[in-house]
Amino acid sequence: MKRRSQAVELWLQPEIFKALADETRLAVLARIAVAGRPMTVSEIKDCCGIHLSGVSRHLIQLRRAGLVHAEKDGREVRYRLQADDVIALLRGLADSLESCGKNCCVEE
Amino acid sequence: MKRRSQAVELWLQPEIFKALADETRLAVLARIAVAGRPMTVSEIKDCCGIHLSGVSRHLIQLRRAGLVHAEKDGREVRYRLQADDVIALLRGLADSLESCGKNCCVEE
DNA sequence: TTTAAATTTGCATCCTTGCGCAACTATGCT
DNA sequence: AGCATAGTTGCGCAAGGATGCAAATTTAAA
Repeated sequence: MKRRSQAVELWLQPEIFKALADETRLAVLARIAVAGRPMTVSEIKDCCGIHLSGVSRHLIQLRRAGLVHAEKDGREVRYRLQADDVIALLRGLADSLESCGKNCCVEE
Repeated sequence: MKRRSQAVELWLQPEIFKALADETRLAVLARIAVAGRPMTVSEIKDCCGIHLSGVSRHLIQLRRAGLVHAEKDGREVRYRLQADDVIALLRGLADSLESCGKNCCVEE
């Protein structure tokens, strides 16, 4: 044994959590997820009560965090979820937390 | 089908992500996880280069988010991971993201 | 009781972040 | 070319958050 911290170091970067730590950004993500298709900034704007420029900024932030992907189409930009990396991160984090609970934190 | 957004509404609360969106707090969590046992504030302090009072504040924040549990023991307070809820949240989030990717976002 | 140690809290400061507004860029339409 | 539409960016402001220091609180020890 003695294998406790194998994955703990991986989640020391707060970037993705910072991207998720805002109500408006979560609403934006949920909007895209519920729509089930790539959406333009103007379409997404309706899900949250803020100015279009703010929505644009939030989407850029989500893109930098790897949570969405932007695709330019004429003068529109369509954003779609890019969830694979995030899913892997979340599952890995859950697994390492679980193994910590089972392998370390219980045995005194 | 048409079942797309079954769990999307669940993660509209940014509280837990806010708690995780700070490098120092992640270091604190990792410190407790790696130690594999409840730790006092003074012990945890060594993992991050900030003042003890700041560590205390971060731990209180993590406790309010449900990420750790505090147990008073004499004049010390021992903090331990309270990971079950977080694991469930992370897995649920991963699942709902995955189903969104499979059921909606692909089919254009 | 007096003293010391562990933790929390009040206060001031500094830095970050979300926001609206206006200007700018890029693209399509007539 | 001229104009309209979609989106991004610069700027300033206000709110929030992280930090250190010092005081307060709680509890153990002498």
